[in-house]
Amino acid sequence: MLARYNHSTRILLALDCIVFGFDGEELKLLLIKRDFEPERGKWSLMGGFLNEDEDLEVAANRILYDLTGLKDIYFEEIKTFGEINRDPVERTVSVCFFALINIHAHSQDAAKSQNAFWISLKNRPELIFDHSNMVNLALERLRYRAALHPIGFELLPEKFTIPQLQKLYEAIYDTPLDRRNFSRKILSTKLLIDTGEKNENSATKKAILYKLDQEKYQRQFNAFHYFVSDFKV
Amino acid sequence: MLARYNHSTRILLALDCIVFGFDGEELKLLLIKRDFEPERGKWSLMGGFLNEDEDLEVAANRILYDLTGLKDIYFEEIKTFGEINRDPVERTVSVCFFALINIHAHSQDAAKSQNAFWISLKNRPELIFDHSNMVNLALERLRYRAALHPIGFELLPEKFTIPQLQKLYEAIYDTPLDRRNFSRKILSTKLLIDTGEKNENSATKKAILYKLDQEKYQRQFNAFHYFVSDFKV
DNA sequence: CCAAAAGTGTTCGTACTACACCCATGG
DNA sequence: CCATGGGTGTAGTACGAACACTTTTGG
Repeated sequence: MLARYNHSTRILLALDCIVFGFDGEELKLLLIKRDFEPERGKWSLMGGFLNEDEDLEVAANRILYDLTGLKDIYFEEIKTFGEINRDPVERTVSVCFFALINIHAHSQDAAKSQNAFWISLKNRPELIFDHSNMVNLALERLRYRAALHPIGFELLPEKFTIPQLQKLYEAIYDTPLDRRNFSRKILSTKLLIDTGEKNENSATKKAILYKLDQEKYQRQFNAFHYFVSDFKV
Repeated sequence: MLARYNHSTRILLALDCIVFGFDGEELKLLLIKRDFEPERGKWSLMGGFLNEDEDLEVAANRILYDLTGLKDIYFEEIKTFGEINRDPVERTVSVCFFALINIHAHSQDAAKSQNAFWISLKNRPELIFDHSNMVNLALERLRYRAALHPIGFELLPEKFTIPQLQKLYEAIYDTPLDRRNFSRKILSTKLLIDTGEKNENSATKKAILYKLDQEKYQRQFNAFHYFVSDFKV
């Protein structure tokens, strides 16, 4: 490629990623405590720059891998942030996306090497640049998508119980849900397979451990499911 | 801003726009017959490059204004396309969005100056680069969004009838809908105001002309409406 | 007065809501 | 044996789907 367009403006392109996790009680964000400039010591999202010889999607996977040690993470692009002064160092356009991971599966070492910590979404600190806006938008989008599509499972371990799933949805929407109706709604999707095992950690009645019917999950993913019907966007 | 990031790769950033219109019968795309290189003589989307001193959103509005002569057009970002070789001339990352306009309100002069034509969505030609992929994704997103939110109105004139709206939805989803149920569903949203006028163009019974309740439209926009319930994404 | 399009009604079934009851477990 | 949490059942309701009838209009 020797030819070039006759347009002078070439811009630094960044990617920023909101990583959601769920610890069984509340939603968490994987945030970076910056030990580098600019804004050393403050909190930020995990990000990086797009390389010359790199697909955008490959770059997103690279950044997620560096942060979590995981491959094949579920993620969705949210929006590209392109205000002139959003980055005080230099004009930077940032492609922003959110990722959902099983909080127990990620590599502690990878996170530690990035100086990353799980922070409660509700008590999150102010973030640098426009990163707080990105998180707000990501949460909005997560709520939107999780109301219609079975993406919540991405935040849980391979085997999980319906009460665990319900706690996740209650955390996402910050609202209590009816046990019986929730259970019926989830089971009616036929996306769950009874593993025959029970959750041995419980102190009372042990709940059934289910796993996702992966094939049906892939096939039905884009069908509307209405998991949270009284949810107003 | 004298400092710069220590990262060498700065990339040409483009914007590409899928403009949808509705002529009362079918969905149309506003496409460019290229009289410039590369790919002179072939069809493409309307696009442009992001300028140094320009917000991304401002650039999108600029491109839409150049093409249609309209301001305050409804548009949504779809995805940012960043494959290495998507543009044969030079590595270019493109922020892609779709816009909805009233096909009769746009400026013929503006379109003509861009060598733009309304092309039937169904019979659209092959487009350059990855523009056909962009159109496919835009249609998918339009269907997704229009099933849940009242964006369809953006394609109609200020005053319109319910049968017109139905034809629009039938065009979007390429499927017939029941008159009676559709009418009830639309009216139940309370988003329409009876103007008291009738559609004088009709050869038979004249339909009531409605207009959008703009205030309620803004307020309820993000609430789910389920306009097309049997729609599978 | 007739064909075509527009407005309104009715019935049926499904699915959601708001409830109550029973079972399993560990202390 | 009891407190806690998990699984299942049921009645009422609301909404969507599938249907028919009446009204308006121009030719």
